[in-house]
Amino acid sequence: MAKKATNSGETMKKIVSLCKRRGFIFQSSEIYGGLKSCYDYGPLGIELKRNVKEEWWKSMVHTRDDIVGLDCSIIMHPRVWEASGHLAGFADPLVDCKLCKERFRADNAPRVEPGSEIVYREGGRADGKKLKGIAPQCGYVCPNCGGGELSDERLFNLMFRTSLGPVDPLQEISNRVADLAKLDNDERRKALGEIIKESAVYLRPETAQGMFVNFLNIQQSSRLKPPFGIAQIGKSYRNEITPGNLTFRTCEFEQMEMEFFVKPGDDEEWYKYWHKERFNWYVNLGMKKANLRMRDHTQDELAHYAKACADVEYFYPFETEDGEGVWGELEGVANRTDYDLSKHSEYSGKALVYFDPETKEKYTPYVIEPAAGADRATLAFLCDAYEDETLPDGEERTVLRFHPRLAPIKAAVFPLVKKDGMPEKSEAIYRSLLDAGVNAFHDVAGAVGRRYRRMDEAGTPYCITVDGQTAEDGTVTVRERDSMEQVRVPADGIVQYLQEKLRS
RNA sequence: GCGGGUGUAGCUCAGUGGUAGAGCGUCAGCUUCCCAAGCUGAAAGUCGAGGGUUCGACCCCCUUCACCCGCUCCA
Repeated sequence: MAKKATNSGETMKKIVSLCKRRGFIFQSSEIYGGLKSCYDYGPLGIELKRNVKEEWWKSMVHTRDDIVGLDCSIIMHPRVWEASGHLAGFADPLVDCKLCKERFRADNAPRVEPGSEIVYREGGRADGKKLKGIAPQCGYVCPNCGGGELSDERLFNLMFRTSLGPVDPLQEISNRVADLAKLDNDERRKALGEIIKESAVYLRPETAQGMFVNFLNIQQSSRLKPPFGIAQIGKSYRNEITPGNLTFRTCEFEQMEMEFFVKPGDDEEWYKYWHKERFNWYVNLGMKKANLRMRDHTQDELAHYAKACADVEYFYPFETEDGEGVWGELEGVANRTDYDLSKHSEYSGKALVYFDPETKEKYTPYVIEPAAGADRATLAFLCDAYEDETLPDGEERTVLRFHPRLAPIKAAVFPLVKKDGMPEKSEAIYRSLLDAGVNAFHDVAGAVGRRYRRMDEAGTPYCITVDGQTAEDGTVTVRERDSMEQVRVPADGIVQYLQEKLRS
């Protein structure tokens, strides 16, 4: 990797501090001490995120004739999650090793005969002394150190559960608490499960299932035939075991997913297509190629439904032990085969198939899915844009070099000084930009240098300044963020000038 | 959830068992014809939260919350 003058953690701390200072990202409910894994986007953050989503939608839906949009409900029929496998797969019993503190999945642990002799490593170290012990009753040992001193199995429901309907299931539990008390543990758990299940619904852990269950609705109403896609942007929810790194892993997050339905046999070609397409999307929005890579999943990494999967990864400046930063996922491109449509056909009894009238063939389409994280992309664009720059004169400035289309504020307008009618003129230019739909900012306070630097920290690509010459020949200066150079442009052509810049 | 670290002004950080500090930033005024300039003034803090010890706690003890690192999971 490229050598870094400062270590990654320091950079990340500066970014977090700038996010707070300038209004990109705040911790949720901060005045109450914050809430784990929850963040709010401030005035600049929401503009950036909206632009990211807008660019995605443009590239996926508005510039193509083979993909249409969808916005489906976050709460869906619970059978959806039975069919998708989330209801079972999201409830893995986890166990902690009391010796080496390893946490592991009970169903993946090495099996042993209860009561038999086992050998384990002292303290969980590979070079630890070999010790002998007795296998525990649960029938498995710690996969790390081989020890048998384990915590109870604990169930982690990784989907957020709530109840649909006005009556709280706690009422029913409360009514039956005397009966429940008479049951043994397993029976009680089962009985409680039944009560909860009556009204249980889940916040979706991915938007994808909405596209699958609406496959027929959309295919028929839009008169599309494979290959075609359905795109959706929306919130999803997962009880992540370890959230962290600002908005990188949160329990509430926004996805930008597209399910592309193709004829079986064409799937590998389309997989390659989207592979390339999605990588280039980030590059075209100015992300540095050196900080991006495609990583194919190894065979054992693949989800049960996927035939192939590759991640678009970004080199985030998160704090790490070596201070270098770390590759983290931005987006996954997966070949989900016909798994999802088949499952929903099976569970719903509705045939989710496509009949090709020309060839008289009926088939269940394969699905290629580029699934991106809107918050992750936003964070990556933010990290990628961040720079502490030392200028030729030795001064330092902090600048966010956003692609102009992603920049929260497109242009700032200043009077050079607060007199001679300059503020009135700059105000007029500012209004004309707003009228033209260009998100602009007007600032008259303090010295102009300070205003330029403030806009550098906000990532504003252009600053327009009204000066003494404006009154003489009607021109203003346009100062470019990255080069800090200025050109003179006629004030009445400024809207068009910027619009052209923003289109490129 | 477990182990390690952290928490004082918007940001970065000092601080002492005896009534809370600095720099930067912010705001107002003056000045200023191009890159965080200068002068004057101002606002701003539940010292993460709750309890305990103490005559007295930001400081000592306990609990808790949040963040960062490691283990595990994922977009």
